[in-house]
Amino acid sequence: MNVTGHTRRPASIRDVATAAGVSYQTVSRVINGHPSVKPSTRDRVLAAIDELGFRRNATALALASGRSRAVTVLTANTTHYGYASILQGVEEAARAASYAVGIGVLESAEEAAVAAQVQRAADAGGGLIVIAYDPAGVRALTSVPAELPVVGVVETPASPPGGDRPWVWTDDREAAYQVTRHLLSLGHETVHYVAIPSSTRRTSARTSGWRQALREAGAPEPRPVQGSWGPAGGHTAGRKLAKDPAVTAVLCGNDDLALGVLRALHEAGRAVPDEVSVAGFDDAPHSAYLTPSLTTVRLDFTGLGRAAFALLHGAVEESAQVAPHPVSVPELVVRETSGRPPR
Amino acid sequence: MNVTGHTRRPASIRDVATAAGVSYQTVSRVINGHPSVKPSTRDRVLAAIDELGFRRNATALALASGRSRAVTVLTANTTHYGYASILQGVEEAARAASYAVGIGVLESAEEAAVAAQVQRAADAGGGLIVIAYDPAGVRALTSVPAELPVVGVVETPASPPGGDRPWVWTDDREAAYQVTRHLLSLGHETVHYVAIPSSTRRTSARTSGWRQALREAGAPEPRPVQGSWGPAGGHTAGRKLAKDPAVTAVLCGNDDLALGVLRALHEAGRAVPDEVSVAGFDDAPHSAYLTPSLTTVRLDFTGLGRAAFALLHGAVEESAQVAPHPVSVPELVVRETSGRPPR
DNA sequence: GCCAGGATTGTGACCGGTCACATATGGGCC
DNA sequence: GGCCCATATGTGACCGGTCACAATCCTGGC
Repeated sequence: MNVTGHTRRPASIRDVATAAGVSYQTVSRVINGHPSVKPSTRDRVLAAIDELGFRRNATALALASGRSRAVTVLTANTTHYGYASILQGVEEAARAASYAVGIGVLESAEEAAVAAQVQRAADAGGGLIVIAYDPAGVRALTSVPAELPVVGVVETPASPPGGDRPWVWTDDREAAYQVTRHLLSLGHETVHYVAIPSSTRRTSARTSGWRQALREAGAPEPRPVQGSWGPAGGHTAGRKLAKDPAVTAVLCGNDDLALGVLRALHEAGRAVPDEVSVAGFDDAPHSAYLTPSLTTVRLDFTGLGRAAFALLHGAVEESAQVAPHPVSVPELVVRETSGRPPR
Repeated sequence: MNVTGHTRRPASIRDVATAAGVSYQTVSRVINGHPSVKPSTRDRVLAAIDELGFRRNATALALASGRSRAVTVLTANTTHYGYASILQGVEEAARAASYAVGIGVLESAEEAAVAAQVQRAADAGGGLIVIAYDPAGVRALTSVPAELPVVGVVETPASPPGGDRPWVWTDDREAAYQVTRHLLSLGHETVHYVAIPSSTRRTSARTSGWRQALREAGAPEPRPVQGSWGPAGGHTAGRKLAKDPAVTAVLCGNDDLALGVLRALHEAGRAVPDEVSVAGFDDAPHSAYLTPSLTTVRLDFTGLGRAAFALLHGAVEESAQVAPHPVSVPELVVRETSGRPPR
């Protein structure tokens, strides 16, 4: 077919209808699996569909029906491992449900810029998934108009931003608690913490898990060092910590931060793990191959993305399997950067 | 307005029209900046638009006009630094042009799966940007139907896949050439190469740049070691190379691979850079903070993404600034993993 | 004062689907 | 045989815009 090579505009249901000798409505019934269509008619229509290479026009479908089978993921960044993994998880689940996935980057946390991005996402139609681990994301989540279906990916379910919106989360608090306990159990007097930028003004889930572990152990609670997201921030923070001989264990808000800290310790001549132990957060793919390899906690980001989509999907379609998402248990991964403190 | 709190369906141009006392067509003219509208009328319409909070429905626009102001990026993975950066670049440029960005992950390189993803992307409407650095991407690029506007992001412009489709590229060949020369200039007899999975059956641009440098220097040309994308592949490859005492310099197809190689060398007790020099490719953000820090070449992936979008944009809209994209010059970044060979 | 012609504005059809309702068709049952 | 109802199919309007064309207004030139 189309032997002429002419770019023919794609077949519509009316084309299929004429080809099959039925009305366009019948074709619509067939493609929607409506029960009351005579088998012989259905076959004729299906044959025509196949013959003409008909595909249902997603745009027209969205316009006419109002639902758009699309999700937009709003994120502050696409290159961070955790964010990118969440995105990948969303895409995976969306693909399985034949939803389209859009993406919007929140380049700045500034009010107007965020609002503009939310608007754009809303224009695209469909639901929204907002990664709200950082100020930009949180602001985006809170500024989503009420009538838009949205799911937040947040770090803590305790009073999550965005009010009573549905959300998914990894148990960051528990994860931080576990790593901190691990370090303490090795004999460290206390554990210092290099934080990622907090998503809210209040303390983050990671910070609070860390603090809880210290408190339970009766360990002193040093003030968290503020880091950024990348290794550069970790490096700066690490330089400060390296100067203090009392520091023997450092927990970092993510693996990139930990990398920077490791580098700073190395530059200061402090051996890891013999003098100082370091632990990260997230278990990025490269962490296992560092020298020394990084002790960290693994979080199931892809699963988180899938869960976020499932929740949104359930909220948008009636065939809702709205089972609250099973929070995956963070897994402590002990490697070479953690050890007993020097005596 | 909307004081009742009722979720009112968004205003359409006909709502605006009645509010302003004009016809819907006049409203359409105003929002499209058509010249022949009396200023006083225009003001009235703009006021009504503002009052009702009117936003042009993107779906209806796409259906009626045929053009959809959307791009879909097809990629094998969202978590690799290079890919994620390209995506980020595309999004940035698309946002500036108020285009929506969609994403499709090519989970498998298998024919049917790839075809399905291309179909889905086509259904979304708008253009396509295919990251064709790997087999899945290349297959996707070649299977895009001719009538769909598409831009390939490829590693080499010499007989790129996808026929005469427009493409953008980083000069991988030149980059590989530079790093290899750098290593040779330090005195290494030759440079071994751990390759990323090649995108085509023929040798990749990186491989050929490496080979050219060796040839020009009259150095022996060892057979490239096949790696994967991640550090695990580099680790396997590195273990093999570590056993051969003749190996004093290793170039890796990307920074993750290099990380794996570094780890393997460490485990085998071979010092870097004193016994073996290692260089990577891409300059991922963490590479500068490794210990020892990684010598690599920086490629402008974000710029590449922006260029890809610009090209597509130019192809789709008449207001075309189709200037062929200025290939950014790869930048050699010499750090600690490269040094003179042992004597 | 009349008319040509550009500036403004309006009307109807259409993009490709869905939805609500009307209209055949075919059995089963009294 | 007639009636009722479930099954099968068709018709018209609509989603919210655009496009092509028609209609009206206004102004200057003769």
